[in-house]
Amino acid sequence: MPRPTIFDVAKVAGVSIKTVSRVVNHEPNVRPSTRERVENAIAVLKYRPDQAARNLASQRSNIIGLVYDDPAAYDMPSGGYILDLQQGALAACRPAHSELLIHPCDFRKKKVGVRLKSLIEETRLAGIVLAAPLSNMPKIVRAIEATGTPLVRLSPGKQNGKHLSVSTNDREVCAEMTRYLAGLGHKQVAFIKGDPDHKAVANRFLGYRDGLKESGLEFSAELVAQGDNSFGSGEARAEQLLKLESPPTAIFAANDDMAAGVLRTAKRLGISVPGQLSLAGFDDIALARQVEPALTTIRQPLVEMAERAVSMLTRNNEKDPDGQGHEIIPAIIKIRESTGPAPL
Amino acid sequence: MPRPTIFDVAKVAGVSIKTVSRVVNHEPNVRPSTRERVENAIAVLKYRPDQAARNLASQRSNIIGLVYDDPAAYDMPSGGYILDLQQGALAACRPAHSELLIHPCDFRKKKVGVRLKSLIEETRLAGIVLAAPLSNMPKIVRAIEATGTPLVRLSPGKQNGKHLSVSTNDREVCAEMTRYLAGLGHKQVAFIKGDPDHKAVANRFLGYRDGLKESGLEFSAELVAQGDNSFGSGEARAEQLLKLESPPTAIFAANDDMAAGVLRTAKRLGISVPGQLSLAGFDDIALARQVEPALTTIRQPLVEMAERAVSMLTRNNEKDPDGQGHEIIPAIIKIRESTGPAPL
DNA sequence: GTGAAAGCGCTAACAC
DNA sequence: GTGTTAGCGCTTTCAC
Repeated sequence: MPRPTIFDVAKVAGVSIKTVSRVVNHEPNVRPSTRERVENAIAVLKYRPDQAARNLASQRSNIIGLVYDDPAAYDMPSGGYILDLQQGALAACRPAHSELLIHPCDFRKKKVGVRLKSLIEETRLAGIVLAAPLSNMPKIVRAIEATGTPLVRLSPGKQNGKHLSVSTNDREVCAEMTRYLAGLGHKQVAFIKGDPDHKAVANRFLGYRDGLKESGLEFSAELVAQGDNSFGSGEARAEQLLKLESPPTAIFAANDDMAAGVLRTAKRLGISVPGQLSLAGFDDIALARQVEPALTTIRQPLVEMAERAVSMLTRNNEKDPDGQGHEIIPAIIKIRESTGPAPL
Repeated sequence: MPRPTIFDVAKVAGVSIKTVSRVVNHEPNVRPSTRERVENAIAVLKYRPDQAARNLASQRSNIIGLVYDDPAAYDMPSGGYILDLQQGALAACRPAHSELLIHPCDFRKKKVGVRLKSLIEETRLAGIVLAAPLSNMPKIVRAIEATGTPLVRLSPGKQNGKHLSVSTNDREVCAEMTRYLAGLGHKQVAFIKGDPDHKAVANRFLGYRDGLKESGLEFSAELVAQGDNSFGSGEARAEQLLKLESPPTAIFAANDDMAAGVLRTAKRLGISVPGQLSLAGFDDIALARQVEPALTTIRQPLVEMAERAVSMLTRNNEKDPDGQGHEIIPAIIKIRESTGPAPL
C-alpha cells in the first residue's frame, strides 16, 4: 500500500488539495470546522507530507547546513567545540521542523569552494551556519555568498555589513580575566596566542593587552607565545615560557586545549598549579573540568550562539525579522582550581 | 538569471534530456562523443542537478541519517564517540556523493518512534545508521523497520538475521586485556561495568570473565561494580572498590570515561597509578591520551565501523552486494602508562 | 474561504 | 544509442 498523498487526504476530507495544503502549512483562511475535518483525515491516513515534493515545488528545503573546519583533516581534536555547535543548532532546528546537515570541510583544499557550492545548490539548503575560523575566510564566505543562500557567520572576528553573524565578547571578557589575574597579585602574566587563522581568537589577545593596561601592568613581548589551539602547542609553549629567566607566575592560554597542554608541562616540570603557577583557559570544554586541578576558564556560549544562528535563519521564514544582523552573546568567567594568589 | 536545468543543457548539447540524464548519472549507452558534448554543455552552463527534483522523481534521497543517543539529554559527554562516528560516516558519504544528516534522540521520550518515522519518511532518507545503545532497543529498531528504510545497526550487542550490522570483537579483546593484566602479576583484577542499556558493553564484562578463567584467576563478585559509562560513575565506583578490605591492584573499566573517573579518585586517595594500581579502559577517546598517566585502553575502531556502515548502505545502490549482513572490525589494545606490574 | 490548473526539475518506462 | 512521454507530490498563482 503506497503512502497517502495530499490527494488522498483531500478525498477523505472532502476538500481540495489546496485546502489540505493550507492546513498542513498552518496558513490562515481555513474555516475551523474545515480544518478539523482535514486534520482528522490526516490522522486517519497517517499522512506525512513528502519533503522532496515540497522542496521541489517551493524551491527550498527545510535543511540547514552547519559548515565547519574539519577537525579530522588536521590532528586537532576541537571536538567539544563542534559538539556544542551541533547541539545548539539542533536545538533550534527542532522547533522549526528543520533538519541539520553537517559539512566539515578542509579549507586548505583547492576545491572547497566548488564542493560547498554543489552542496548548497543541489540540496537547496535553507541556510548555512558557518563556524569560525571558516567564517572569516573570504574564499569560503564568497563561495556561499555566490549561491545567494542565507548565511550566518559565527565568531567572524569582525562583522561586516553584508552577512548576519553571532559572536561573543572575546575581547572584553579576556580583559576581565587578565584583570582578575592581576588582582591576584600576578605581575608576570603570560599569554599563549591561538591559531592565527582564527580571527576571533586574535581578539582574545587584544583583550589580554587591554587587561594588562587597565591593571597598570607592563606588556612584555617575551611573555607572549604563539600556539595553534592544539594541546601539543600548549605543552611546547609552556616549556618555552616556564624556562625564561624570569618566568611568568600566571599563564592565560587562548583556549582550553592549550591550557591543558600547559598544565601537563607544568606537572612534568614539577611546577605546582596553582601554588607556583596560575593557569587560565578559554572555552570551557569538558576537559576543563576533568583535568586536575580543574581549569579556571571562560565559558564561551557556543551552544547558545549556534542556536541563535539557526534561529536567525529559520525565523526568516516566518515574520519577525527582528535580527539586527549581528548578535553578541556574552561569555562568562568560570573560576575553578587552577588560579590562585601569586607566589610571594 | 535562473539556474540552468536539464533542458538547457540538452538544448546546448543538441540532445534530449534523457541523454543528459544518462551522462549525469553515469549510465552506460552513451556514445563517447555525445557524452563529451553533454559534459561540455554542463561545464559551460555550470549546470548542477537539483536534488529535490531527483528525490521526488526517484523516490529516494541521497541523504544518510546517523541516529544516536542524544548526549545532551543526559549529562554524558560521550563526545568523542559521536565525533568518531560522524567522521567515519562522512568519509563514506563523500565518495558516494551522499550527505549526512545527524539525528540525536532521547530514547526515553515517548515520541522518539514517531519523530524518527517522520524524519525518515518526510526526508525519504536513503538509509539509517543506528548507533549503540539505540541499536539494541526494540522500540527504536522497530520504528525504523516500519518505514522500510535500509538500516545498519552499530554494535547491536547481538546480531539478528533481519538487519545489517557492524560490530567490534568486544568480548575477545576484553578477555585479552584481562589476560594482559593477569600476566603483569595482578591477582585482584576488578571490573567496572557500563550502562546496562548498552548491550555491546555488556559483552565486555563477559570478556573480562573469560579472561579471568583463561588466566586461572577466581571470579569475585565483590570486585565487580556497576557504572553507567559516565566519568562520575567511574569516580564513585572506584571509591567503593578501593576501600574494600582487600582492594584490587588493577581496575578494568568498561569505557575510558569511567577509567578517567577512576584515575581521578585514585589521585584523590593518594594511590599511585600504575605503582599501586593498574588501570585500563576501553574506547581510546582523546581524553585517554590527555590524562596523566595516559590510559592503557582498547581502541574501538569507531571511525572504521561507521564508515563500513555507510558503505553498506550506499554500495547497495550500486551492484556489489558483497555484504554478508554482518561485519566485525577488530579492536586493538593500546598499552600506555596506566598499567604496570602488580605491587609486591 | 476555497478550488482548478500549471508547473517545480528530474527519473523511468518504453518506443524508436 | 537516443528520444518521448508520463508522472513524482507538492506549492503557487489566480479565479471564484
